Amino acid sequence: MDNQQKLLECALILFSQRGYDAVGVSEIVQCAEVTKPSLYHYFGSKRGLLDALIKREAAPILSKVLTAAIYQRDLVMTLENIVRAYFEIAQTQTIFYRMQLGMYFSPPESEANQAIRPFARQQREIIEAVFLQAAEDHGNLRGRHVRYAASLLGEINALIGLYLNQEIGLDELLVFQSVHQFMYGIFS
Amino acid sequence: MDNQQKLLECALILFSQRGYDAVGVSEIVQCAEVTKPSLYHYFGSKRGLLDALIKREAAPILSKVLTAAIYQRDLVMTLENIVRAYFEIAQTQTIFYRMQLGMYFSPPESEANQAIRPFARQQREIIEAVFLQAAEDHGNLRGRHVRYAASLLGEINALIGLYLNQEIGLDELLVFQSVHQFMYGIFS
DNA sequence: ACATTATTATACCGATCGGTATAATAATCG
DNA sequence: CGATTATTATACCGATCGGTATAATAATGT
Repeated sequence: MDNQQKLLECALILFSQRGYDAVGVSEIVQCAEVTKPSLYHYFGSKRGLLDALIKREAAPILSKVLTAAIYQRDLVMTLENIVRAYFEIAQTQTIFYRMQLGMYFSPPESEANQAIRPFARQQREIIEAVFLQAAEDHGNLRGRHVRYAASLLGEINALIGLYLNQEIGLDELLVFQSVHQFMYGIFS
Repeated sequence: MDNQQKLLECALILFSQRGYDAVGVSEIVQCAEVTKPSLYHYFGSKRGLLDALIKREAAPILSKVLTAAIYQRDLVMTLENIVRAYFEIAQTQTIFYRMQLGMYFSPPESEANQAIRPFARQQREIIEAVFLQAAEDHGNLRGRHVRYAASLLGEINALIGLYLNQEIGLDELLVFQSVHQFMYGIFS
């Protein structure tokens, strides 16, 4: 593994453990067994390192969510695909998911939040698009896509939060249960 | 306003704006127009200041939620009371709610998360107790109180998140809608 | 009025912060 | 080979980090 990847890997672990602000550059280079000038040669700044990390990790996530969120006139199935995709992402990219969650809820003026915001916005837009398309089939959904997208993501992240605290597992039954619970409120 | 309260007020604003780690002690005392020894006289440490702040702000919140979460064999009404209480809290203690939310999703090894965890646990236990009591009336809820409490809080925080980003308002209609949506999934 | 306590001002601590200038080394290419 | 480029090591920058020792002042109780 080359130094560039080692730096990204160490940054990922440290940021997810203690947060972007609390981790110093010296600590990162020490973990990666490189020197500071190397880090600044590759990434330009601490923030540049964070951006590169997000770019690397976010790409496969967006790809998976995008695939899962293809709406084919079956909202239940689509939502199940989305929830399943998120569960898989949380299980395969656990560390990054924890980091991303923390940065999303960081204060809006913090560097961490500013760095993660474009990624979060893309996720939201994907989910919102599903509800917008579904509203063409189900008129009573109209005008609520923002709320529903936020609500679904809130539900997903609440469950993943429990998973991260090792209180539950993320299995197919839970995919069904959570979507089922979500749907009934929408149509009534 | 005495210096102690001024320090707490400044810490609240600064922490909620940029996060606990990113704000320095010097910045806080400068905002409060006091000196560092005063801060350390009152609170002992930066962490002590944070703990005092949480203690001060959390007390009325827990009191309100506790009152709202009194279960009287009507789950819909109780959940509406809880959601309404949270909406009111988010509107009257907006800054603290934002801060608390950020700290809750901070990494588990960060100081901020460790400071907020007891408060978050108390909230969870209050909600879980409601579902535990309700399970005596509705047998099909049994054994799912942890998941339902997390799910409801996830829903509430998703909506408050939208409110904090000025995308929606928190009104009585939304109280009804979100609880209604939540309930249907539970009973089916 | 006096002793005691609570509070604050001045000045400072070592450590760490993010970041860089200089130059030596490794790798690549004609 | 020699020349060029990419990468790294050494050493350092000013600024800020959380925290404190000392002592002067303000408030308080008797």
